[in-house]
Amino acid sequence: MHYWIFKSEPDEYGIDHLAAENKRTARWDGIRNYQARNNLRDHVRTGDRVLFYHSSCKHTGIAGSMEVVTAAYPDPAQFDPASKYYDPRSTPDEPRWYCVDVRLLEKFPDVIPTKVLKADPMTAELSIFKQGRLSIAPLAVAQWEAVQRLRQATS
DNA sequence: GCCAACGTTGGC
DNA sequence: GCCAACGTTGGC
Repeated sequence: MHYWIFKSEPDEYGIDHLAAENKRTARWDGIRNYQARNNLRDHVRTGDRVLFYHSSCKHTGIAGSMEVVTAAYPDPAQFDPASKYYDPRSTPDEPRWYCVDVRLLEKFPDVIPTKVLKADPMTAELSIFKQGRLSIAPLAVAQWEAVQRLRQATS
């Protein structure tokens, strides 16, 4: 099993949106960054655990955890001209962008703030802090465990 | 809303 | 294939 951190802007799609979905499951789509795409397509597997990070909002930080419930498959939005994620250069034969389905495991009692994450030596090394645009990033087991500790500390 | 960082594009 | 310009992201 692998661990990941996925970023989303909660004004667009936050943990409460996922919590409200049927079976608390939804498609994680709209990934339009090549490195994130490579992670998703080549390395994210069913059963992997994921932290849900809220970015670009008032209270940035880790809002909860999720489980990956499908293998990567072509993101349908890339073929839909009405979608903001439409990519005219992508074809069904050679899809450029991928997505997975995720299920909410737990919404944390409180979002673990970015400030707290950066203050902890383990989570300060999170790749999202070093590489701003990486919306799908790997997580070390020790980082996952550190977040579980911080989750206790802030609740 | 500002600004720094960085990924992507496009001309050469 | 380089690199400058541009656009977007994201924390503050």
